[in-house]
Amino acid sequence: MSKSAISKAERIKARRAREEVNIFARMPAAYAASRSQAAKFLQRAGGLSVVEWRVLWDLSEAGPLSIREMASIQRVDHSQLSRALPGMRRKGFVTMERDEADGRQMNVALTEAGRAAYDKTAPIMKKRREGLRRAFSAEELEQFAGFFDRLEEFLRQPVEDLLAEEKTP
Amino acid sequence: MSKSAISKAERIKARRAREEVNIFARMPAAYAASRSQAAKFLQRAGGLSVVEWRVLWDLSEAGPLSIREMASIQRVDHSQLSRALPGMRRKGFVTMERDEADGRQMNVALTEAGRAAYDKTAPIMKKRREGLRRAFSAEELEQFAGFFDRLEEFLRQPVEDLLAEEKTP
DNA sequence: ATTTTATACGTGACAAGTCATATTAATTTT
DNA sequence: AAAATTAATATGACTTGTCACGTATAAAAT
Repeated sequence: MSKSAISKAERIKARRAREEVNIFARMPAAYAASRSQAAKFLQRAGGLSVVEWRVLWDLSEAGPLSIREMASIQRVDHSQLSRALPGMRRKGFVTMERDEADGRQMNVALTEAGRAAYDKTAPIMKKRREGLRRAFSAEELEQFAGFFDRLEEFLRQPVEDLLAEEKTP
Repeated sequence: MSKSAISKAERIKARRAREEVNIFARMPAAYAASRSQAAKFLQRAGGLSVVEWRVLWDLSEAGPLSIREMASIQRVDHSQLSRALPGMRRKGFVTMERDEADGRQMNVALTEAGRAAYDKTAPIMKKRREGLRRAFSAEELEQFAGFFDRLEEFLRQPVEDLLAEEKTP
């Protein structure tokens, strides 16, 4: 009954196959799945949000930090932290104080409750990373990270430059 | 004047270095950069949103599709398309009709205006993919995609299973 | 034939990310 | 010292993504 020589199912399959090797198309899905898995682990571990977990982890590993410093470590926009931190202070996880030497900066530090939340969550999240290391060898993870480095470098190139470049000969 | 043996700058550097090889931590940043670059290309090309572009591309390559089929190709939740499509219909890019054979499905098809928007945007987005192919060889892209396959497989594992597994011996 | 179950879509509520802009404080120029 | 620039944070507006749940239709089981 199909009007076209190629069936709809085949067209979909072909389209899906092409998208499979399109890195740009793969990233949103992989990222979404990762975030979703992280949320599930965090739910198990006590109910922190992803942003909260990252903050506690950074503060716990690197000591008191300013918002900018955390944003740089996490490679996210500072606004995300600006928004999340007041809630974390309300929950008693962190203290925020204006820096004495530089009145623009906020010093964000872990409280005892914050440390406790970290200690409760960390072993579960460690299991997650261990799981990943069963799925990928150390060399592969390094290679994967290297791909991300190069991808980010490409993504940072100004759009004009990319549009101007000649087609590869 | 520092109270600790290790300076704050060094602590931050160490923390950053650890996060650099943490795939989970790299993904949000890489994805955000990719989305941002895509948005810039699309801005140049006429102002489509990322979701709109993906819809036009799919319809143009695979013909009329249901919402579910598009969601499957794009690996996104159907709700995203459910929400975006009425706007695209309003703009005249697509038509949406309930399927005659199966009253649950919507048939989404490209209009002439939709085809025109696609034709205008596609060459610019092609340049983007060409740029990526200058940054990565075909083999590398394949390997990169393969890593995504395995990562997604890992991310799909039930959380219970991962928490139950023994530490690698 | 009826009842149960599965599927497709729509929608509300939310998380996580962006960018642009305002505000205040620090630093550099003049 | 005053003016201009730069930097850190806060906040509004927006996009992309989720999940959960309701509704209607279709398919399967009894």
